[in-house]
Amino acid sequence: MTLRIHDTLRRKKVVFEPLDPDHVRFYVCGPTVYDFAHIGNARPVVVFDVLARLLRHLYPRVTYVRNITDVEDKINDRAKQLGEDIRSLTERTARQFHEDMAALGALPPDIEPRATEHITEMIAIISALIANGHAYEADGHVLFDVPSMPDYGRLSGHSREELVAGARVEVAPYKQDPADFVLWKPSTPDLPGWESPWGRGRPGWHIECSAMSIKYLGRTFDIHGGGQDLIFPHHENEIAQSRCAHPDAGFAKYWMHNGYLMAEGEKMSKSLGNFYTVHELLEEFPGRGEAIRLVLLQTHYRQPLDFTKDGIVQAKATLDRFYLALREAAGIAAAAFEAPDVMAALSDDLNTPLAISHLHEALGALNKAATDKEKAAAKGRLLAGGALLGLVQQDPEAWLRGAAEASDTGDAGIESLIAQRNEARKSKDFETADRIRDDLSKAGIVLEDKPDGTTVWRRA
RNA sequence: GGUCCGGUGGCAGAGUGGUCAUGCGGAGGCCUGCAAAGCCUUUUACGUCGGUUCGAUUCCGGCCCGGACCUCCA
Repeated sequence: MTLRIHDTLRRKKVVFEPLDPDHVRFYVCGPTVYDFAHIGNARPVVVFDVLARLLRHLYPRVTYVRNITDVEDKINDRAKQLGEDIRSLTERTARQFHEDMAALGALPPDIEPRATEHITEMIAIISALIANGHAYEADGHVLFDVPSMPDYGRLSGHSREELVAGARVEVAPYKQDPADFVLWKPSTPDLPGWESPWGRGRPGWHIECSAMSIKYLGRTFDIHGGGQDLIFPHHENEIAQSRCAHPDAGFAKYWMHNGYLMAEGEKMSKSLGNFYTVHELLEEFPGRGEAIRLVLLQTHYRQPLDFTKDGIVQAKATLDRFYLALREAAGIAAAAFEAPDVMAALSDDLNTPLAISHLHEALGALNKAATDKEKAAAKGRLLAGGALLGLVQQDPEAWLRGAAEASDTGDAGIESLIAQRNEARKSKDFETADRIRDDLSKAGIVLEDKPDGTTVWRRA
């Protein structure tokens, strides 16, 4: 099946042709670990998780690298503010990130390198840039010489002149050109630093991704992804550094970027207080990470997405329908199925909303299936399509029962009340039966009487 | 100022030059002791003004509205 992806560099959908059809390599910019991941950090993780799943179906071998940036001035500032050791802050934040992303059903990348473990590689690239005449040392800093690269700005579509003209930030006096950016900067004794040919210092923002992508994927690899906000300056500068250090190589062949996120109809911002972290959403919706994942995949990855809590509630209800049908079919073995419809949707630039509509079609087929054979086929179709999206793979009973909340009586208490109610139903005491059901309903428990006299339940 | 993206039915959200998105919600029905779930039927769209065309929501242009980026926010 032909995979088409939108390439930021060419600004259109193109056919994906791997450099090596036996081994696809891609890199996604990971988090800078100084704070909880917010929902905007989660979008690229979930989107590129789907890409990884798809690529693994299409190609024999895939290497997916996502870094952790654990040296950065925001980390230093946060550590100082908290009075916490830098290492402790980055470790703690990275661990939390892993937990949160796992809750969203994102599989870990194949390699997750850390910036602080690749200082040597960064220094090597910077040295090569100086040797090539693309970087210079000034006032303890090493800067990339932007005018030395004629096609700088291709990815973002900004010319150097535009960037200089639009600059909002004061230009540091040691820069030869206002567009030049820092590769290496000096560190004071209280800040993290490493010995280098230019004295004790620390890396600039962009160099770590160049160093780590090249180390694990080679000087030329297939796909580089990230959020749209990284196009400039981060990815633009990554390209500049990487290609000028290795003029013979191409760096990333395709660039993919996910769209922005809003929250509750407004631009996410800390001042508006609508900056949802994944952690707090999981606290409010315990065990419902998959609903958050569904919200993120219900909108095409390049479209702007307005993230709302109501959206999570809706997505949870949608997943209930899927798991309700799967619970009904629990005794039926799923037939092997390849989900060509979901595959086709995803192969067209990750059209996850269309793919999800095919999941709904499979759900309809499962609900309408009259025979076990039809049920097995529909269930197989649903699960196979869901696997590509990382959806509907949980145990239906576990999902539907959810996590017990403080307000309810717990699973055993619920079972006991249901038994009481069924006794009442048998003796036609519907008043008592309905009272028990109403009480449970108020506690968020929904009952469903089956034709054979049994009753199943779920947490709303 | 420059560059770029988007505006689809009550809501969410795909897609297409001329029969259907899909889901939620609403209405009616079947089923049920009543519900719940499921099934069936049904309801309403393509910002605006022009152009191209036999025909445009889909292509082109203007305008309006919203958003993003222009040196370190995914």
